[in-house]
Amino acid sequence: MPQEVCNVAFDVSKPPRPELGDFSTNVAMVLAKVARRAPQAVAEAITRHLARHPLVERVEVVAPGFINFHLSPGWLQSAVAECLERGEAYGRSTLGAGKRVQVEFVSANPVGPLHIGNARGGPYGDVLSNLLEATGYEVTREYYINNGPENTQLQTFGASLQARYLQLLGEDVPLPEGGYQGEYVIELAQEIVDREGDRHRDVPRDQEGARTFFWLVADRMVEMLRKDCESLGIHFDVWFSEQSLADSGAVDRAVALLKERDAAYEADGAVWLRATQFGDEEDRVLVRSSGAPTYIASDAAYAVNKFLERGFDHVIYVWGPDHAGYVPRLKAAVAALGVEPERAEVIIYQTVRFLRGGEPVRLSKRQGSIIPISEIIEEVGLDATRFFFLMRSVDAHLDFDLDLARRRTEENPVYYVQYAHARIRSIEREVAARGFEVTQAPRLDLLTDPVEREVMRFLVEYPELVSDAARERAPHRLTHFAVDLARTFHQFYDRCRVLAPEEPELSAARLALVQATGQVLRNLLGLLGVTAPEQM
RNA sequence: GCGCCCGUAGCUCAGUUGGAUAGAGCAACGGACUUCGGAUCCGUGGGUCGGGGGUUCGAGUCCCUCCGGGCGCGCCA
Repeated sequence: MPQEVCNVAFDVSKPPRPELGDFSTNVAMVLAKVARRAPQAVAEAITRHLARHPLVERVEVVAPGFINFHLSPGWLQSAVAECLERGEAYGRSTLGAGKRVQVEFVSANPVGPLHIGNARGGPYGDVLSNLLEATGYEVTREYYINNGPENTQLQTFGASLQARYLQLLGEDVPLPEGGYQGEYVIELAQEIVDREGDRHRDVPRDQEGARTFFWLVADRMVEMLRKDCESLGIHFDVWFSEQSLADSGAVDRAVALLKERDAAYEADGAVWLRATQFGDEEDRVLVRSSGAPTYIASDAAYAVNKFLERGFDHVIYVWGPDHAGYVPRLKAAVAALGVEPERAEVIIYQTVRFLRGGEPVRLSKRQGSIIPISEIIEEVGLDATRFFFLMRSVDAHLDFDLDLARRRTEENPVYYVQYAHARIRSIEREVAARGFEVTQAPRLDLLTDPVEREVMRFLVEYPELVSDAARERAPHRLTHFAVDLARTFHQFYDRCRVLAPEEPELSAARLALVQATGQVLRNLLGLLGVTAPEQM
């Protein structure tokens, strides 16, 4: 929580150890420089002038100059009450003030199923969207279908499909150089044979022909990707076709607009974007001398669509690491259109490394050694798959150990968290079974055990976690918080008997704490798109 | 060669934007229920935060430099 006083930045944070209080500030140490006095003396002076607040039990100055606040138990107790009162809404906020944000993610080329190499952006983009919605933004989840006329991967894929098709018709045709070897290409070719027989036998085996073949299965490819995304628990609001930008003339209009703004010029028979004027290293070709637009021209047209036509306040692109070098170009294109470049935010996630038998598996779609995400989901379950993808910061590489993932019995953090929730449900069932009396207004002041206090701390912090994770674009903070909360709850369960007939008031108070914890776990798992099981 | 990301316990990773004694999970070893779920809990060992220099009250965090790994650098996407 950074603050500012006398032009000096200081912050308020949680001390590393409970005995140091509930909140701490370094303001005295920061001000010491300006005041030219010892930090400790400044801290003492500030402390003397602090107004008393009913929730602050006591204030301490600790070397080298921290001011630590110990809050009264009432503060923590109110969080339990608030959590129970707000239920599913606990943790949600209106910070986003209804601003419209578009999150474009996955957007894998429509040339095959979603696989472990390009799937990481899925859970990430989805949970980021959840976080933005939870903090009051209006979010559109969008998939950009890279089916544009110049996509060379489509050419290769189409040519591979054509070759498989002809092979099925009995012709001795080799796969093209670097062609797609995956089984699914043969299956797709078979579908064409089944549906339309040999009527495409004489399609010329050139670029045009490859494209023709791609379009025979284009809808099928999108359907395949949509199904894979749905099986990952991801639903897109919009599936946007790159080809539609070319068909509608939007690409030409975008190039014209850039020229009009003097952000593009002609040279060597091509049209260039003045990218260097907007922070890129060199100018970029928008339209080749052949007259064919490049990918950046489509992206400019798409940006016009996003910012100028649909009017999103903010747009987030979630890209794989191979696109890192493309960021300045996109930002330049956006700026060249007259849109504030900070409204276009690009998040690059790092690679996923596959381990089998402790050895990295090389992933190459072309060699057909892809591992479809559907296979992983089938083997380790949707919950574990999503949780696993979300445990690491997007900046960090992610290791996916196949052998570990295949073993259903293997300990997985997601089970640890889910078990905490199942345990809570079990306690609640026990309450019903025993006819335990539930008090309307539990005496929360009876929750004085340090571990009870710890659990309450988590409940208090949860709303701030959500807003922090949203602001930092850091879904992994949710998984870490979930594990930490689960651990603290298990400790509480171990040390504090919830249902103690001889102490009905304490039992009622602990039950309230249990219920509030269950609520936070459900809200947390809900944001992650992971189920909160009633029992396991 | 240039750009981006990474380097923290045996392994995989956090580290709240510069704070207090650097934390988890797995792995290893040793313990704990007559009652709410043992998929749990408690304890032990394990670190020159890749190396060096700098900035300051204070650096895993910021700057410089070197080393090591990943990715990218086309009128491809």
